[in-house]
Amino acid sequence: MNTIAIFLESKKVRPTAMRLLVYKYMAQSNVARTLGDIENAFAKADRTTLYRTLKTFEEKGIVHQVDDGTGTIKYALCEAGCNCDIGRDLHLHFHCNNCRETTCLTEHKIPQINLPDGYIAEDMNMVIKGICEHCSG
Amino acid sequence: MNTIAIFLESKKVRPTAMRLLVYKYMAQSNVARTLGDIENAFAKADRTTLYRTLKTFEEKGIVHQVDDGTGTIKYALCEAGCNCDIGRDLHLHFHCNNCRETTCLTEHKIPQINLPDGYIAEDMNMVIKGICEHCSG
DNA sequence: AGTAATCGTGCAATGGAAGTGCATTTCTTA
DNA sequence: TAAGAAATGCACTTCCATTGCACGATTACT
Repeated sequence: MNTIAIFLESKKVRPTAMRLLVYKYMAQSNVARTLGDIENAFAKADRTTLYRTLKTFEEKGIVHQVDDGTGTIKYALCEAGCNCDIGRDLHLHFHCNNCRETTCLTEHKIPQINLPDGYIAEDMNMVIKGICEHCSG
Repeated sequence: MNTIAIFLESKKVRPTAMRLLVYKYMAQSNVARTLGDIENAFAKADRTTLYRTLKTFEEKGIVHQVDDGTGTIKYALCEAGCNCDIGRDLHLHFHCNNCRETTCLTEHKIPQINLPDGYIAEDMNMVIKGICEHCSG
């Protein structure tokens, strides 16, 4: 039993072959991935399985959704100290207008905002678009 | 010729009947609207026409898109001092988890962020989700 | 005024992605 | 090993954005 399997079990997710592969793929990507990306990476697997795998991972705090404004949902692994499982990890996301990849800037938290009276914040999302470090070089 | 028509012309948009109606509808809404909303408001008009009307308005800096994370694009009128036409009006958007409406908080600008080396910001989007002033009352 | 060219509108159809229902296979556990 | 639960695969459906094409309206030009 490898490290990933142990990790998945610690998150109460049964480490099936498919799930191990998906997790490994996500870990190798340093950018957020769409369902389509993953589908292409595993041509043999069914889209629904991958879809539900991601849903499961999301519920168990293994990945979080990234909405970068492109219209398609992306997923990225949660980091060690990430609070996604309680729906409150407010780090930034960066979307590159050149390579179209989206990266988590985990060390950059969303700044505090003072809302007008009567508004109660429960969650927030912030995406910066521009040129990433690879494309600006 | 009414005020709206004059305004549209100043933006180099021909003030057709349809466009006047759409503009009026948007002006009466104090929240961002989806294409579907507008379609329902004008049952007689074709979806495509409304779609292209909004695209035109957007190009000419009359409305801006709002991506509030619900998955469907919304539109809101640009304000007088809004810099949407140059793609750089960085105000906040607030999405109410109760009434599901999205509001522009035009007076609240997105705070400055210091990105890591190599990253160049060109645009950004920030959405706060929670309870709006009407629903929290 | 008349004609060409441009713009706006409506209809039909496409396409991408999310999501669901159900049957089948695989795994766990008693 | 048998029963039940979980995971997987297949076939659909739905929703929304978007496009191609044809027709009608408006403008520009002579």
